[in-house]
Amino acid sequence: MKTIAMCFSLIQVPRCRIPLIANSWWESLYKLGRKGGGSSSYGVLLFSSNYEPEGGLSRRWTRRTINTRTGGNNESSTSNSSIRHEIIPETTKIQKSRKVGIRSQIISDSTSNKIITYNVGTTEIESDKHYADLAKLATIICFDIETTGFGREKDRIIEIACQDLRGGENSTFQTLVNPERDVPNEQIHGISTRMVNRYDVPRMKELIPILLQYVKSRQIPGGVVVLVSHNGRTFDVPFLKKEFSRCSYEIPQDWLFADTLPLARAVMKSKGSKVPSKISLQALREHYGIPLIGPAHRALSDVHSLALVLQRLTYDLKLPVSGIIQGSFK
DNA sequence: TGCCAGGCCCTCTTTAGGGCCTT
Repeated sequence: MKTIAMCFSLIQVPRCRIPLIANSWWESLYKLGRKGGGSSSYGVLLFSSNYEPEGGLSRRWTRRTINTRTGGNNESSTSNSSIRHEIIPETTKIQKSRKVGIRSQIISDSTSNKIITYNVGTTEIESDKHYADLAKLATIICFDIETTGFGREKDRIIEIACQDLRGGENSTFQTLVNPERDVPNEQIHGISTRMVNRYDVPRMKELIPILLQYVKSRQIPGGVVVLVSHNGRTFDVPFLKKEFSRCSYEIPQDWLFADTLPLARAVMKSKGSKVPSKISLQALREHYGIPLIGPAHRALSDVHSLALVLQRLTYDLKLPVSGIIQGSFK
């Protein structure tokens, strides 16, 4: 029934697209992991649900089937399944510092003797096991929004894109949004008033149920969803929350948010760069040599870049999924 | 008349200013 509902909704909203990215993203990671032949490769830590934070890791491969149907993970069909490969590094060791009220993580890399401290927010510290358990069932989704401006009160979302980093069929979601007002900043993203003020472009209140359905379809039952964005703490997330509130919806309790901006600061600091240095998404993309796919400042294009930037950042920081969750916020 | 986004981080340091990031 869920699948039917989802398809129906998407038919009603023709600007919504769920393109097929297949497993190209995962496959590239897999190749990198094999090419390196060493103890780690970027992205490996990020997706190692079997990662053991206290070290003592044995190198191993796991092979699992992932149901990638848009209709949800609860369904038994595996007709559109894909194979996922994971490799667990041996030489990375995570240590944690504990200060009341300060969430921080000291990450040491035994191969380079680098020590990086990653501080994010002030909240209650949970146990390592708690985060490790959450990581096992976590879904990481990169997302980006385009808006009519910076003001969450007066401006509106005009485009939203998401990408589930597990990849597979229906892993991405992108749509224009009808703001029911003029778009004054077309020069930034190329989205004009005429493009979005159309009857066949969904308004936010029509889109939210579809967005919720998309996220649910990617979510592992019982697991959390971590929505990652660049500068999300002060822009994307408050904007999204405001739009949900305006449409009388609430952000689901099992949604967490993570911001790549503090990760980028931590990486730059660890490399001796003066902080603040250039840590915009574009600067990070150029720093890591990531080619631009599609026009800049369009949501899906930026999400593709963000997904790759996130891989590099987590590799540089030796940050596993549990670390991302630890640095997340609600 | 002045403001018009807001949070984080750094510095010439600590209560303020400036720069960065997001569209």
